[in-house]
Formats: sequence, C-alpha cells, structure tokens
Amino acid sequence: MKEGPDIALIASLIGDPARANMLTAMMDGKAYTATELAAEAGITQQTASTHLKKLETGGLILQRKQGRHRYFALSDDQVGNLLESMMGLAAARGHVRTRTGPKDPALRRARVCYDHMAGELAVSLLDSLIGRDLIVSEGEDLSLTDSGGAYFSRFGIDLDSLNTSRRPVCKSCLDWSMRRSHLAGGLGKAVLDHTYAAGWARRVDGTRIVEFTRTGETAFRKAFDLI
Amino acid sequence: MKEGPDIALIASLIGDPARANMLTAMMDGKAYTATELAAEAGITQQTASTHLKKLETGGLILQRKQGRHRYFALSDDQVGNLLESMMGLAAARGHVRTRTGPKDPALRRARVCYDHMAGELAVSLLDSLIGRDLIVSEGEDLSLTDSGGAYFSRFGIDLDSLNTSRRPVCKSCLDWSMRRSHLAGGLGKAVLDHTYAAGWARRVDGTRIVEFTRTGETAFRKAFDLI
DNA sequence: ACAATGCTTCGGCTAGCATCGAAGTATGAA
DNA sequence: TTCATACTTCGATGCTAGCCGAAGCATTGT
Repeated sequence: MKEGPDIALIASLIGDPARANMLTAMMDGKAYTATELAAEAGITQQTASTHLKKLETGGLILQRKQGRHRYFALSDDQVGNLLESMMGLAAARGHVRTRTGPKDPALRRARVCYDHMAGELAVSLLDSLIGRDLIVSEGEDLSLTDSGGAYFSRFGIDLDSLNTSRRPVCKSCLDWSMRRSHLAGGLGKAVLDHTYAAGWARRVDGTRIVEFTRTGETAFRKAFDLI
Repeated sequence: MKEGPDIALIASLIGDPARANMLTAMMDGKAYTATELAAEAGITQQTASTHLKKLETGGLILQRKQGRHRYFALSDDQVGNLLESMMGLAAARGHVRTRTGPKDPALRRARVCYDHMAGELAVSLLDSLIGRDLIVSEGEDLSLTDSGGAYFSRFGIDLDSLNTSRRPVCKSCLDWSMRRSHLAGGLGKAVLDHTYAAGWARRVDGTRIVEFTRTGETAFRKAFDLI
C-alpha cells in the first residue's frame, strides 16, 4: 500500500470508453441529460445511469435535478483541464481513434460535423474539388476559384448570400477519423443542405450518421465527379 | 463512435492500481528495473513485465537496455505533469489512500516532481518570482522576463542552453498537496539541480522527499528572497 | 386518475483482463 | 561451456465490470 492521492481511482473512471465519451461531451461546459449522454456514448439509458453514478461518486461530475430531467456537468474546470491534458498526451502519442466504437462504421463513412459533412465521403469530395481547381488550398485556408463559383451555381447554391455573411465560405476542417481535411464553412453547409434536399441522404435520428441511399450515393458521386 | 484523441486508452493504462503504483514510483524521474517496480506494486515479476509492456506500447514509459538489466522511466515530463494533475484532482476530491505516515509532512514540504521540485517551498518560490516580475504568468503559461533572465544568471544557470532545447524553459505544474502551481520546465529542473549542487538539500533514498538541511533551507530562502 | 417521460435499480449474462506458475530467451560471470 | 541472473512469453484461471432486459420510482401533463 502506498500513501498519497489515489490516481488509479480517477484514471479508471476515465478509462472506460463509454465514460470517456460522456466526459468528452461535457467538456464544452454544458450540462446534458442522461439520455443525451447515453446516445453520445452509444449505450442504453440504464447503462449510462450506472456510469453517471460512478462518475458522480468519484467527484468528476455534478448532478442538477430540474423537473423530471437530471442534468449532468463536469464538477469544475479542474476536471476539464485534466481531460484536456490527457487529450494532449494521447494526441502526442498518436492515440487517435480511427477505429469506431461498438457498432458504427457508418460514422466513418459520412457524418455531421457541426453543420457540414465529415467522414470518408467528405474527404473524397474535397480531394476531388481541389484536383479540378474548383477550390484552391493555401495552407489551412481554402478559397473558391471562378470556375468553382460557376460549378456550385449549377446546384442552385446561392454564393452571393454566402459571401455577404460574415462566415467564411470555404474552410477546411480536420477529420479525426481520416486525419485529412474536409470542406467546412458556408459552402460546406450548403453542400450538406443540398444533399438532404436532393434526397440523397438523411440524418439517422439520435446519431451523427449521414445515411445515403444506394441511388443517393451514386447521384452524389456523379454530381461531384467522385471516382 | 467519436473521433479524436483516445483518452480512454491513456486513462485505462493509468487506471490499474499496479500500473499506477509503478508510474508513481517513476515520478521522481529516475529509471527503475522491472524487479524494483514489481516490488513497488506488490506483484510478481511476470505480471509487472506485461504491465510495463503495455505502458511502453501506450507511450507512457521508455525502456533502456543496459546489460541484463532493463530500466524503465517516464517518457517525458508531459507524462509526469499529467500524473501530478491527477494527484491534484484525486486529493481535491478526497480520494487519498490515507496511511499518513511520518513521511507525509516532509513530502508536502518539498518533493521531486519528475525532474523539478514540488511542495510548499516550490509553490512559495514561484509566488515570489511572479511577485517580483521575474516571471510573468499568462494563464497556464509562464515566461521569463528580461530581469528574470539576469536574475537566474546570477546562480550560474545557463539560460542559453535551456533556450536551445525544445523543452519550454518555464512551465507551470499543478501541485497536488497545495493545489497551486509551481515551477516546472527546463528552469524548474535547473533550480533543483542548483539546490542539490549547492548542498542545500538531498534526496531521501527510496522516496520523493527533498530534505533540506537547516542551513540549506535558510540559504535557499535567502537566495530566492522567500519570506 | 391515468398515461407518458426520464431516470434508476435489479438480475443475470458475458467478455476482458489481471494474475500467477511454468517454460523460454538473453546477458554476464565462473 | 555451464551456471546464474534478469526479464519475457505462454497457458490457464478466476474475478471484475460492463452490458442489456425488465421492473420500479418520480415527475409532468391531460
């Protein structure tokens, strides 16, 4: 037996993938319900409940009852900072999750990242656009070329209204699953909106998965000249 | 399921009590043999061997072969700092394996944290340095001022060689016993080295305690203008 | 009062992992 | 070469902990 703080207790709490996912979700400082966190971790409500109880007993999270909801949030910024440090170390050691969790290879295929699309298809899309000089990549920044502007107008994407907003039209976003960039920004959102509107794909409820129909994926590939 | 750094992997490595004990032992920055670490954790040699392999694969420790011995040590101070942060959180939440032996007060007074000093004296030191504008604190980062540079040169600390290394010269590290920051980084190491070289203090064998002599502590306080 | 929602608790199943004995490999000494 | 030391790998075992279905509370809405 050794004296001192029991780091194994804290670490083992974070060490379970389901709990780590829930804690990661709470790192934005917001409070979430048990159901939301269960979906985030890909487990059932009752499993999430036992995990949350353990985290609370361990002092990593706090619970706030409000009506029939129970909101969970990180105890304080000390917990958040620790998680951030661990992410830094994990990233530095190359421990980046490419392998998806229990049962969701669909997430790697295509998923929502804020309001645009990420995943294999999204990375292929940006590769194709750059390859045909419709978008130029300058380091981390992307910019639409003239031919690119004409190209996207074909899809009924209103570039003028995008240009007037403060938001950058083209932006690259690093894909953790691919370690490659995909298209974000106003244009990224417009492409995803168009994908929905054309009926090529739909959001799977409660997840970040973008599920293409068989004909939808073919149409998407043809529209954007993917291989 | 989620993309991003895999903190669960790192945390689960630390989360096993046997591994946590071994890592804690290595927090003094020294390298230990597998047999020593097995004794430290209270497990057999072969169990320790499998644990050490996992830690090495995970990038938390490094192995150095020397004759028929194999020495294991923490990969770098990033790992040490993470462990210290976890101790801080564990202590703050009351997760302390209380076997408050006679060593405990000495440990809180001054101890080794990877390669620099932690504990009450170390926290006082950083407070003093910041109070006299020798070091400026910007959030979590520390930086040495011009007058600070001149100040440390007095002690024969070679700042140029510190600056050339990739390691940050000034860095803050959270102290588990004090819940306050102390000085880490290249300068933190240099100060500890100077403390040893000046004969102000010595390491107590088999512990992380830094034991000052009576005159040594007086000299240390005078040298760095502590109260 | 009744139904619906949100969450927790219980019971049983299963997989993964820590653990150790024993055998195998590498290095150094006699 | 032969023995001793240091460590790793293999194989088997036993326990822990995550997981889910079902049932049980609690709160809100109708």
